[in-house]
Amino acid sequence: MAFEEEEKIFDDFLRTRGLKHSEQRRDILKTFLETEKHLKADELDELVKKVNPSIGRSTVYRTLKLFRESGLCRELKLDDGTSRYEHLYGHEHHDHLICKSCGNLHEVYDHEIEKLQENLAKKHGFNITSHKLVMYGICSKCGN
Amino acid sequence: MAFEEEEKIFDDFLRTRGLKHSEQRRDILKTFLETEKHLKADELDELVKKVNPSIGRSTVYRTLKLFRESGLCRELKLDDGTSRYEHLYGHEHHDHLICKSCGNLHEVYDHEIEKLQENLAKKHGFNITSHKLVMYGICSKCGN
DNA sequence: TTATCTGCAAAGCCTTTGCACTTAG
DNA sequence: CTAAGTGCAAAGGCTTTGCAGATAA
Repeated sequence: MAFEEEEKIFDDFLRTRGLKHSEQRRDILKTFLETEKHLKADELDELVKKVNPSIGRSTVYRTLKLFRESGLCRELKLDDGTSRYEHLYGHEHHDHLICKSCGNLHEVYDHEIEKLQENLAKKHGFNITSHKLVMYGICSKCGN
Repeated sequence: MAFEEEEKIFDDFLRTRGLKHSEQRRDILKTFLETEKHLKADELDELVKKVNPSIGRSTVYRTLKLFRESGLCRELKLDDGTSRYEHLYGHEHHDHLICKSCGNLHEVYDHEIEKLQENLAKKHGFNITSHKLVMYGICSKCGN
């Protein structure tokens, strides 16, 4: 329940940009940080409304955009066309493994793969800045 | 300019499903096959209209869906929220390298990475069925 | 005070759908 | 003949935006 670092990041971000603090932004940030899940915008909106029903959906969208810009989260676009937001601070880089049957989403990491990607990109004259690897499959619970 | 195989695939697909041939479907398929590029739906629509201006956008969307179902193409969702369609038949599996500066899209492949993905998934009890790897960076023309 | 925020409703974007008509088989 | 296809306009789903009033600094 201690999110000092994240709060400080957002705080600094707002100050640096000359933006303001507000009850809405505080509520949305708190709700977002407390939910260690890959949320969709409207799921976050729903949770936020439980805390403060008067907050509008546009404010959630606008605030989510600030979170992205501040580096607190990033947007993950899935193949079904929906976007989810995942926490970034204190989370090592990882890729995703998604069960096509139950929809479960796992975070995975393989250092070898990362390195090979670097090399592959270099071979093509690219300076890689980021990447996205999503693997779809059937998890052990659902499968076989 | 010879797309017999692709045309046969689509032909068989339609017949198997009890669907019909039509001038529109022929025109759209021909236009799609002749354009070896990752097109967006509305770009294809535009090209198709040059051949046959009376074809409606909904028909393009509906036909693109058939192409996907027949295995002729697949949808590629990029981070900017747009979808592009890429040819599948006669194209080996590959991943993508996209230049953040000029938007150029390269198809790349690395067998090692593929294998490691398999292993990584297995380690987590997943049976991988597909994956999507997109790397973003700066290409040699734009970079440094 | 005044630039930024906010909620609402409206507008945007891309894609899908309902409908009445047309057409392939 | 009749199931399937088509174009159009309308509707969807998600996200952004314009605006007038509210508020942080």
